[in-house]
Amino acid sequence: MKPKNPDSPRYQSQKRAAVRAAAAVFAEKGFHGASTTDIAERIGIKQGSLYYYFDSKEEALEDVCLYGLQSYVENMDEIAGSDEPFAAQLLAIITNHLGRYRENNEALKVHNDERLYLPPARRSRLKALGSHYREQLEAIIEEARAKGSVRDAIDSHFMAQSVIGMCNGLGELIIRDAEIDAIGLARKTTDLLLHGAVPNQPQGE
Amino acid sequence: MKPKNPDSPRYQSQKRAAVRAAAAVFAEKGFHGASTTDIAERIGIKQGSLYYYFDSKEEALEDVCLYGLQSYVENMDEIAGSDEPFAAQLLAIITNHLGRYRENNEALKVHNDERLYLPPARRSRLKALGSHYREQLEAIIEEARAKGSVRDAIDSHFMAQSVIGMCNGLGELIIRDAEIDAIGLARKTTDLLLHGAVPNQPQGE
DNA sequence: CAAATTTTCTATAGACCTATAGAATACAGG
DNA sequence: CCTGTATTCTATAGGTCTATAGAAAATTTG
Repeated sequence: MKPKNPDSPRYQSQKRAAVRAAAAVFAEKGFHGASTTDIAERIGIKQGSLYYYFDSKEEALEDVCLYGLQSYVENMDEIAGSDEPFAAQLLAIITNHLGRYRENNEALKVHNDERLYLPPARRSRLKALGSHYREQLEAIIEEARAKGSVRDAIDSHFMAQSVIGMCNGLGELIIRDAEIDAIGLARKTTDLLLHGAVPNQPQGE
Repeated sequence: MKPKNPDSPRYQSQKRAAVRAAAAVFAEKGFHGASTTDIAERIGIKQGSLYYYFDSKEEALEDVCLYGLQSYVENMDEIAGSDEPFAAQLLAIITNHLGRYRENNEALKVHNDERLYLPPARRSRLKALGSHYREQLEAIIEEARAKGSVRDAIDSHFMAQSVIGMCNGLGELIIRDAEIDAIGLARKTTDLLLHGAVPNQPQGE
């Protein structure tokens, strides 16, 4: 039986547990490699009971992806709204991105790796959130360029993609190795992006 | 029946076709989402006949990953052996990486996204190739640092990871949008990594 | 062209998986 | 404590998938 009014505190808490379990299992085995039995067992219920919380396996994937993306995008909004200088904003963005991998790692990884298996209808909200994120980042870079904090030669669309790709690549690292200092990594990444690898010859544009 | 002596030209050519078909299907649907029927149909044979070329679906995945990685690593060796200055080497590496996405895109994507579904025994050769690649890149950066072409503050291990992650992120872009100029993108990426986003104030380390 | 060999086909066993229905249990409010 | 509701369980239908075996077709070789 499906719940009619899913507002009880018990429902809420089990649903959260189910989403997190799905995140862990999808992250480990991939969407198609994971079974609903795997997810159910992880929260101590039987496979069939899971359908009390999800209409389908696909809905579970959608929930996991949204869960992985949401707080992450919210933080971006806050950073974009602030009046910090460009360097500080970029550091905050990268710290947020990498830090999110440390805490919320499974769900974010699932979003990155598995969201394309969702049918377009289920992907639209995710797409909107993701585009919003990228556009905010682009706008920040563009604004910095207008102010002269970023070189004119930099294409903000391309740089936004690079930053996101770089963070996701490093995120894999963070997930694999629990010892890594995500904050320190964020600092180094920002430094590299801002000042480049090469020592300061008067050569930049 | 399995082939005893798979050396006939026909076998070789069908095997290549099978590996490429598997690459395309795995890239589109993921390893677990793809079926052996999908792969077989793509080269115009029946599902069961595929087992003339692979012992198992997992072996097909291993072959695809190796195919995706090989030429790419070979090129790195050539670059690492050359005497070009650091900037030229980095450009060559990134051009190779992004260009490979343009040509060989499915197999390389499959390696990046699906290799973790292989059992450790099947992953070892891939691991060796991948580590070799990263170590070559690290060595190039380290050497440049010793010569003063790269700032002392740069950690070569971290920078190598960043470069690889950035390229893979941009690779997704290249696969999705056939219009993108991979060479131009490589140039921009190299420029960003070398000189950073910020105009040249005397501030770098 | 006949025999031997390689490649593909048909058919299927056996496993697993999603989603549903209805029964059973746990829990909450009166 | 009793009644109604919320949650979980059991059982299963119906589908798909991998891998194998042996027959059939295609190809090569003598």
